Amino acid sequence: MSDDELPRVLRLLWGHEERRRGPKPAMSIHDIGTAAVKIADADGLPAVSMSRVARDLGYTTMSLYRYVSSKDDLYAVMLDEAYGEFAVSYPARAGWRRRMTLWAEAARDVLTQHPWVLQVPLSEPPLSPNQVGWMEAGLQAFADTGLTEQEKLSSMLLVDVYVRGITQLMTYMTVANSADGLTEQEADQLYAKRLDQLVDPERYPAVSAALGSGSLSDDSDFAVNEFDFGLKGVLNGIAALVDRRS
Amino acid sequence: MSDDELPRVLRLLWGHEERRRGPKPAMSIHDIGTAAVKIADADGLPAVSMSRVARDLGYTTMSLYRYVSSKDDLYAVMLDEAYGEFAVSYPARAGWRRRMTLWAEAARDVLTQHPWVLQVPLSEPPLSPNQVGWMEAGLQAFADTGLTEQEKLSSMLLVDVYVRGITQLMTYMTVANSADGLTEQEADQLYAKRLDQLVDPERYPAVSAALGSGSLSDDSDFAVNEFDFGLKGVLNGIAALVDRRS
DNA sequence: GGCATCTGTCTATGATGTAAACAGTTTCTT
DNA sequence: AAGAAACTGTTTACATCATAGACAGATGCC
Repeated sequence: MSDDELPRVLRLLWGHEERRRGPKPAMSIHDIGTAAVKIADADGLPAVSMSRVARDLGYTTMSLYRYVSSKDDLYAVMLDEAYGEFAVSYPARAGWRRRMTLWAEAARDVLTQHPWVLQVPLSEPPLSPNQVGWMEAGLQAFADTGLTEQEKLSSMLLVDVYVRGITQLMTYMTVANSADGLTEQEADQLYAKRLDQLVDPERYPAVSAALGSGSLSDDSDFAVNEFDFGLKGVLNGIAALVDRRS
Repeated sequence: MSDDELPRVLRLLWGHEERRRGPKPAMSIHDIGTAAVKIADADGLPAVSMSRVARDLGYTTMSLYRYVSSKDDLYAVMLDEAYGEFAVSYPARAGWRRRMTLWAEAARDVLTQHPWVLQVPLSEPPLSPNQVGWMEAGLQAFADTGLTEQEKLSSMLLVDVYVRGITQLMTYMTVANSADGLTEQEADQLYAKRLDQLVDPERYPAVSAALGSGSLSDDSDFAVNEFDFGLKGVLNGIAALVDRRS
């Protein structure tokens, strides 16, 4: 298990860095991740630039490149930081369904608190410690199901996909457009109004009906039940597989 | 239904542009969309820049801004172009389940053919003609279900979320990393190898087990059945709701 | 003590998205 | 018919970005 070929970031993230010669590093990837996450939380992902992160830390732009070899690396660090350690412990007698629900809700909470996570352009599979930790927890949820490893993996990814998608949808409907100085309500209403301007009821009867019902301009209680509703469906799909295997 | 307050792009996309004074436009948003999509298909989304699109069309960078007021607008045009008109017609006697399956498969096909769609940073809700057309088709699938408009919308979005997520997962596992001159197989193996380097079997038993089973380095037949598997689960979730309403 | 190796910094480069001013073209008004 | 008004694509300009390369100083090993 030599670290030789591993990218620098990974060695730093996993704490595999050995004694080195030169001056002691003044910051850590952890510092960098914290600073970057803070910026993204406050001003959105586009506000995260190498120079901004460095400035907030009190160093020059290029200093970051001693820890991170590219902006993609920075993104990876940010994700690791945003997810943090998977801190939920499954109740002793909980079945896979309950465990997976807890996992999904924890993931949802992360995404709700850091909506920019869904905008991070992914270019590599997750290899950071916390990401692997979440993966471990997700797979453990299926420990006693009799599923094959491949099936456990697929099932976990399915739930992950669902959580990401539904959260994206929800934050997208509430947070996204409020950057232009619009409240979410105003943004919703503007959307509905424009749809109304554009959509011919004869050609788009179903959209018109939805529009007329106010479903589009009123998102009350949408977010609340939507998550559980869909998750139940997804878990049912997995349950079919589990039953077949046992 | 005046177009007064509508952004230019929308008027152009919907063909609501009236007679104007100056010289006749030399290109159309359609041309721009086609060019941009071609670039994204060939070289990926990051390759799509204002200058590149303009150059490919034979004009200067700034000329695009006569049609599109920002890069976000360009993205909207690209999405409209990529989705195209929803061309599937539901069989006469098909139930909502069959209709929604057709819709989902059509959406999957679009995403498979234009993987970059999932990387487009969304900043506004969909208002382009083709997007609305897909929305209409999706809502129509639930026409005779007795669901409320809100529920139809939620159900459609749920399926959409699923399709986007699962497709992202699949293309992400096969296409993404092949940019660095790695085949997908090589990328998978590199990933598995690095995980193996980093993951302590005692601390990450489930990940280790998955790794040991080869599930991570061998993605054969993953894509094939995965889509239907998950979609069935999602539709079952919706079916529960439909049954309750009828 | 000297050398290799690391640190953060400085300077430089090419690419990007977009604002502003411009000259030419078409249509509308008179 | 003539001029004004509105639009076209172009040119020039700028701030910001990610990142490459060279540098002087710091630290640990021989």
